Amino acid sequence: MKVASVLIPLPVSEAFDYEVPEGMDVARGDQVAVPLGPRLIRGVVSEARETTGSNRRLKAIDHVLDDPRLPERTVDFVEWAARWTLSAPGEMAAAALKGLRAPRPRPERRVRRVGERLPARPTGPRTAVLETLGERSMPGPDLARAAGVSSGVVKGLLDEGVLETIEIEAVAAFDAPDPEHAPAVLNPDQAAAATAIAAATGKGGFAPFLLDGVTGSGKTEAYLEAAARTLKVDPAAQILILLPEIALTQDLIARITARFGAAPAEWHSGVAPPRRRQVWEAVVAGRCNIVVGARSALFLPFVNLRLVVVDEEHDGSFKQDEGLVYHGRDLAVARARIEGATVVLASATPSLETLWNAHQGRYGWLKLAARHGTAVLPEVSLLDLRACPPDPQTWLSQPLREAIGETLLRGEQTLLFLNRRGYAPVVLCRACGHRLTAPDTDSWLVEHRYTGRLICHLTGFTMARPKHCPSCGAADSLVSVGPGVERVEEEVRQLFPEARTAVFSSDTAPDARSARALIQRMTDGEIDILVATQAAAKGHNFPRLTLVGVVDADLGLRGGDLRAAERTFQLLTQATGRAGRADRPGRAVLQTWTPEHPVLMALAAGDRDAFVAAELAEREAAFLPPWGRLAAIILSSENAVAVEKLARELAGSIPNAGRLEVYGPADAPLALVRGRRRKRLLVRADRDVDLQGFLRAWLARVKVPGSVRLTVDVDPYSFL
DNA sequence: GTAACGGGAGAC
DNA sequence: TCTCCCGTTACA
Repeated sequence: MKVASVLIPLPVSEAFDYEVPEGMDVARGDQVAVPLGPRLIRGVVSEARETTGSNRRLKAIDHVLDDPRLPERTVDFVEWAARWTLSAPGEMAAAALKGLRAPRPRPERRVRRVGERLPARPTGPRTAVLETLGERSMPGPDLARAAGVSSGVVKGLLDEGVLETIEIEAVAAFDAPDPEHAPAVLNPDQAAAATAIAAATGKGGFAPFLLDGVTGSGKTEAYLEAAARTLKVDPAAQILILLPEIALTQDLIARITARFGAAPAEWHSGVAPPRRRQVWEAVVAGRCNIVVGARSALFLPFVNLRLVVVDEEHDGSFKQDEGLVYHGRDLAVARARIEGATVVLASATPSLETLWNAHQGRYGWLKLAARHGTAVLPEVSLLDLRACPPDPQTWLSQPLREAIGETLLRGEQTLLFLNRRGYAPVVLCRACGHRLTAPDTDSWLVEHRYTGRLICHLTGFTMARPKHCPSCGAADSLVSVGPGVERVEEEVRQLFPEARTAVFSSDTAPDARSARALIQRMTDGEIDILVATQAAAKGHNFPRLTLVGVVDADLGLRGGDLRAAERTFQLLTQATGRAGRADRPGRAVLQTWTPEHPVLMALAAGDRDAFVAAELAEREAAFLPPWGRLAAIILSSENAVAVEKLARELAGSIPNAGRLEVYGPADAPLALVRGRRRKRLLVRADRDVDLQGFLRAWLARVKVPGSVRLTVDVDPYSFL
């Protein structure tokens, strides 16, 4: 008897076996309809084999679906990713079938002539329509417009049978990119990087690279040139470029279109489902060479993937925290390994893990120096707030105020950086000390003055600012504590009433278009002082910007987060990198209460190597990544008792394993979200421990009740 | 995911 | 004792 293992889109830990009926031919990757309980569902064959002994009565595959077979290595990747992240293989497979959910785009309806037939009464408008149309076919409304008549004329001809409607299947055209279309002129560093990458894609086999260069050093041109050379050697090569955010795709698509004379395919959640289906089908048919997308594009069914680029590889947005929990950068490296492809991790501020891999020689290290004549790194100074504290209820110290004033006088721009949206991060009652939080949540309500509301940044809950304390009922007792960007702007307006100020955060620029508009105003010099969150920390060039003030450089250093120091360094490097991009020298002023912190000292010295060395030493002392590995188990439920019970059960049934510790259970940093109680256990293991194997053995020892959701996060990124 | 299952509470 | 509801469990 022939048996097939089928991955089904359910949270079950293994494939289900089905009998392959006589005369049916299935292979790994085939999409099949299989009975599950009383219904039929879509599955992917992971294995087909001949068996003799039947120890279990199996249902039979109903039929093989018409949709294309998933490429062998796509299935390899799906299975590997499921094992790595400890998620259900069938759910990973479902991620690779995302493009098939939508119907194909509707066929286009056009009209054309029926043979040589003429209208019974050839009026002027009717003749005009027939002459305009000729032998072609075109959409009816277009025809009426082109002929200068109303749509009624076309309809009349259709009714009479002189014209007929035909449907044309919309076959998405993915024009072949032309590597010679518009090559960029590269500097020696870029050329060397492109050559190294192209040599690897030409040779074949897994080859990882770190493309390391400050903003403005031309990383994009370098990897696009490598892509061009790859396509020159193999015109069927497929290239995947991953970006952390959808907002960045349009710019890159425009650049690729200009470079290759053909637009790449676009893949992310903002792309309409019918279009996604076209892209999916084109990718699996090998009709599409370049895909630009978000992390979910990793699951596309490539047939000849030669090059994967992860741009802004340090960006935390590559980590997916809900549903399937994975890090896009790590899976990109894995996909490249499985496909035998080259992977390029590009960043101006690479993650510590990636830098470490480059240091260890595991990744090729391609360094791009700043391009001639552009970026001049700003002079960075630490401003010790202990020596010059700001006045109460203000946030800018005297030296920073003076620096802003001088910059204004010179007609230059200032960027004040504070990674906190809204007006005040906390609202509390002076009478009873109560802190306002969102219902069923531990996170504080953030006051927003522009909208006049209190907002929970976690759940999106909003409410008007109450007159009375919701806890003790005291009137007018609520006070706003701490600064957000709106409050800093208020202070700036009071200090410099003549200056033109603006706030740049996800509130004032909620979408790509408004963000672009704000950036344009800044570029055009219509803004003197921009108060911004990290929304403005990347990828812009403001030629008149010469002062960057970091309002609270300590913000990222607190909180016991593993990557806090690293993130602060990256953020500050990017934010201070904004100053003095053109011919004017810039400077950056960092307000801090702890100027002796190694991260800030390294930043002030502009010394990334010093920072990396210091941070790696601290991590090594604690056996933390990249020296060790981490995994988090997060339990959540509306039933606090059930969470507590399972957490204790887990803590009591830790398998004996080598060099490894389990911390917790502790309240997850946000212990209460949307009414769900959250507990977390954290595993730290040495690099040589089989972390996934340990987790599997551990989780097999407990029974998770249906009321509790258990999420495993291998290599957790954020600790929230 | 969805349908069948089964335990508990109220109805007859 | 029956039935309805809802949470739980199995699905190959």
